[in-house]
Amino acid sequence: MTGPRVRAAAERLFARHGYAAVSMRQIAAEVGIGAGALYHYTPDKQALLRDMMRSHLDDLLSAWAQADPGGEAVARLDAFARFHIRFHLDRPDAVFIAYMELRSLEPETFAEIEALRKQYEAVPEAILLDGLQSGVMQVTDVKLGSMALIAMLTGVNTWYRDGGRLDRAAVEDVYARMALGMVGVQTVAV
Amino acid sequence: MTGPRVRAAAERLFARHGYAAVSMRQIAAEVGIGAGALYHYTPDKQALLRDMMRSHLDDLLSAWAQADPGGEAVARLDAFARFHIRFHLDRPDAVFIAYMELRSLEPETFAEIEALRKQYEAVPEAILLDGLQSGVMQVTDVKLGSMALIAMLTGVNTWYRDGGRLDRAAVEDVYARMALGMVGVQTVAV
DNA sequence: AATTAAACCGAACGACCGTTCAATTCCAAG
DNA sequence: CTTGGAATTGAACGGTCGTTCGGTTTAATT
Repeated sequence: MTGPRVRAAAERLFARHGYAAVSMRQIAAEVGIGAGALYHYTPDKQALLRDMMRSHLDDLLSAWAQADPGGEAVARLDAFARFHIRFHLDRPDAVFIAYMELRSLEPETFAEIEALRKQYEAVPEAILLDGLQSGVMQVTDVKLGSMALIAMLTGVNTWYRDGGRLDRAAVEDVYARMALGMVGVQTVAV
Repeated sequence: MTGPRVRAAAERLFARHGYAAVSMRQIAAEVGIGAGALYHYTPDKQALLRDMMRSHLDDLLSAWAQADPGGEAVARLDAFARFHIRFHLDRPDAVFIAYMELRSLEPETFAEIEALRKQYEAVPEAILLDGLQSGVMQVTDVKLGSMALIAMLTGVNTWYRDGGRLDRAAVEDVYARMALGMVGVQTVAV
């Protein structure tokens, strides 16, 4: 029971202040135990970061595997854009950490996490390649298109707040349309 | 002469390891002086961060003021996309810090930096609004379009490396085309 | 009620933190 | 050659860091 609370506290604090700026004593205080007791739940501070990054990316990949509708490229890109926004808005802390703390990882852990990230980047690449080959999309470069798409979608996390001018569904709509336009698919005005 | 070297070393180290993870002694070692001597060039560590953020955003705003071609919305958006990529690829460290270390700023400094960032976000907003009103662009939401555009363009910094598959000019071309497509402007295939 | 293993405390370790400051070195102006 | 101010050193300050560990509490099982 304490284990998950330790991980949750670490995630919240790492996201808020950064890995290097958070002390084990702060994490322990958040959980309500002494700093020494943390070491029943993690071998060290680095493992806390490693495990939360790994499980975040594992979750991401398996969630898409389940959400992927397959089929035609345009519909699939639409689904991907909406999935990406939804998944990322649901876990802003984990997303922030996965982006910002890559540099806090030791080399071999970094390589492992990087491989998972590349695996995810392959998802829009495959969709764009399909759309290009079937002639429904016009994109100059599949790799760059994928990177641009992911950056655009992940960017939602930097400004979206619940209770703002637009709700999640509206944001999904707007972004899905821009994502399609980006690769040359024109949609009807809304 | 030492002053600029201190700022340069701090910028490089902050970008590489993060503000919190870099010690004054590391900065001093990089410059080749003792840690105490740093305090002839900055009142404290926080001022190093504040000054580099402020001057980065000042540079960004005045560089665009000079690069802005004005005139018609489509050409102006094309110019903005190319300008943004070029400016950001030229100073990857400063860009990284400006994005990642907002949370390391004290509240009043944060507010000041945030205001400069908002000023820059107003640039694509104005272009999109013009394009929308003159009927050459179709974008569902000007604010979201601006955020998506900036996120997409800034994303280049996360993967671009000199000597890679595409040079800067080619990247500019691809991204300018995607930026226009995103807001409903179709361009000829390349 | 006795046993046991896990959970936890709290003090301690050596290392490093940002910052200060008296003392020293450096170097250009007179 | 002297002088004066800027540049720099290096030790020291009080604190905090991640981690360890002997001892104590807790709670479930026999």
